[in-house]
Amino acid sequence: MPLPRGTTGKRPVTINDIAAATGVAASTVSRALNNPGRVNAATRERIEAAARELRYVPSSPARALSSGRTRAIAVLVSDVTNPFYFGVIRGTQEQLKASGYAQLLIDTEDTGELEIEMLHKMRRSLDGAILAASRLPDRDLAALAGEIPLVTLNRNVRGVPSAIIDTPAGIGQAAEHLLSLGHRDIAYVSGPQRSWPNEARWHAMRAVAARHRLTFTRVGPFPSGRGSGPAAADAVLNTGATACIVFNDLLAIGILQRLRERHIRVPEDISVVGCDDIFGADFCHPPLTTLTAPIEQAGRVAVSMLLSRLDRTAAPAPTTRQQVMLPVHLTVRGSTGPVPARA
Amino acid sequence: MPLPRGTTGKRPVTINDIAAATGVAASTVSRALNNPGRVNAATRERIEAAARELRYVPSSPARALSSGRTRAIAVLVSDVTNPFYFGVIRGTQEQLKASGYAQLLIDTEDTGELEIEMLHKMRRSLDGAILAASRLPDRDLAALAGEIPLVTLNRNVRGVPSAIIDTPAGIGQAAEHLLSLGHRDIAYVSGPQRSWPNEARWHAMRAVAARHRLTFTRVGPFPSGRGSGPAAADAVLNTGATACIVFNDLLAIGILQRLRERHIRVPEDISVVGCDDIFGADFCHPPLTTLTAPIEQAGRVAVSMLLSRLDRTAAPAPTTRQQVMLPVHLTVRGSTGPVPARA
DNA sequence: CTGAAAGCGCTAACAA
DNA sequence: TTGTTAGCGCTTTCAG
Repeated sequence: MPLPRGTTGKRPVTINDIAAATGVAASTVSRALNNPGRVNAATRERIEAAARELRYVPSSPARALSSGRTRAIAVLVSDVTNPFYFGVIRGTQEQLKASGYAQLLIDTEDTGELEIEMLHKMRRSLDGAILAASRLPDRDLAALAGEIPLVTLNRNVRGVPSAIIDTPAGIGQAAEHLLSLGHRDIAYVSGPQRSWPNEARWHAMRAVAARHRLTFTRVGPFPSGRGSGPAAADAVLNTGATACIVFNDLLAIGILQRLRERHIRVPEDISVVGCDDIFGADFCHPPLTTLTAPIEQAGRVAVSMLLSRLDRTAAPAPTTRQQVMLPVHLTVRGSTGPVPARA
Repeated sequence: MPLPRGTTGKRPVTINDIAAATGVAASTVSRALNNPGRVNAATRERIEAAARELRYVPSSPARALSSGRTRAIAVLVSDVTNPFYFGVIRGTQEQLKASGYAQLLIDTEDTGELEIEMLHKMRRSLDGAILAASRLPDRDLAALAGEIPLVTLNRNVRGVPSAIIDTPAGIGQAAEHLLSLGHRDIAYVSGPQRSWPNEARWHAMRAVAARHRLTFTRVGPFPSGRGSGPAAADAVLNTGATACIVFNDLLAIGILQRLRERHIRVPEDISVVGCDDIFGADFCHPPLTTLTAPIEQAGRVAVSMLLSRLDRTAAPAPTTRQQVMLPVHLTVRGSTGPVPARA
């Protein structure tokens, strides 16, 4: 026999208790509570009353075991301390709670293996997962999507629905902004090599450059994080660029710090543009010009896409879009200014 | 009969499959996988081999149902977007993963009701919970602790184990620092009214004041968040204080921004000290002098305390301490300086 | 509309 | 050391 009950010794209330109390069968209780329509209104009310009275709370493991659905979904982030994910987490959290799902937070620590392993192991106890910034190769990701319903964030893989923040389009705006300030030598500070958004952003930069018959340079890759700031800043200065667009704000803030140390003035000597508009971008020094991304919304959208897939019990309805693009906009603050006069 | 299986149609592997494959009973498989000691080495190896071969993954709902333990613990924070919790979450996440537990993140949105309700509902599907910054009255909290194993963070309630960051002790250091710079009129900027740490911090301030035969003033309460910065800053200025110690960094950063708008120089005109040393405290302008709290460590410690309580199957061993105090230290940055010369 | 009954996958006595 | 046997609490046929 299983464990003796918790410290208080009170055996938890089950549907059987309710059944006994109301004189119906347990199955009727189950129905009354789940498919209120398919039960006599009078008995249903008696059952509901008893449930309230006894402070009944359904056991999710039991439910999960017999129904196969756990009402839990995992949110995988590569680094919980990266402020970008705060927004994501808040968005998913909000939307999941509203739909009665539990959120399992998983930090993959930037390693693809952990990601696969975790998901594989938890596959049974999850209804689905949201991958925010996966480091997985496309084929692994596609394979995983066969095992468990998946939605990716900022990652575009064939066959896997995704919510994408359209930062690449924003890169265009950012570059035009810099060009309008007279900058011609613009560098892109690259984030982690295998990051999908990173490639997309650089690609967008090149497109702008081509359109203007210019050549933008690229430095990096750098791990995303303030710690890479010094190396990145030095690399940018070395190119002679008068402005740079940085993979993300975290790295940009690190760069700002380093430039300060080296007594390079921003924006007088060099302009800096970040991406994402994370917590801190508005109060660093100088406040960062950046691409404001609808991060929370992205989290919410990802959840909606996932849940709609789950609810659609059988119909492979082509109704839901496989990709949702979220627009960004440029927020100009203090880190960008006119190109310095030629030396 | 339950749902037909997932899209792939493959029925998941169970211990029965392993039992069949190896010619032993299911219970033996269970034992081999859980209490490796209590099974013949040879058969155990055959079983393990088969499990690997078949890519067996245990079903946590089933486990939970029969054993009563879910290996999931909830972490409740009052606001996922508050950077203070990033650290906490990272700490708990790390320690939980290491122990094979899943972390359920719950945002209580600062409302005590949601807190109770959530915990009460999930009680069955959790092995325990960590309450970071609970808004619950002591008695509710104590009652809840009877329903489910609890550990609080920064909250001291009789009978409930807790990890406490000793910011109050740090307040002493901060105040001495300001006094040594010549400040005599120091204000405390109060955080949310019903916050336990807030009261503790103000209490510590008063103790210092008494020791020096001074009177410190208090302004507020203000909701913790940068949004309260303007009101708080104005209130401080209104007191004529030359320095202030602020409930937390978030609020302090908001104050810094407002002072800047009003062209009050920091630290020339007024000194500001924060608490916690969150993300951003080092790169805001000016960088914030603050009490550096071991936030991640607090998360880890809270988890250890909880898990050690859970493991101790029956023994009410008085070994584990009911309270762990974590020391903080003062980090002096650019927001504090000598008292301005008298006007 | 309701009851009886079979199981979901696993653990934990109890025997053997 | 291993097998047998009950369930854990719930959902879901299948009869009535």
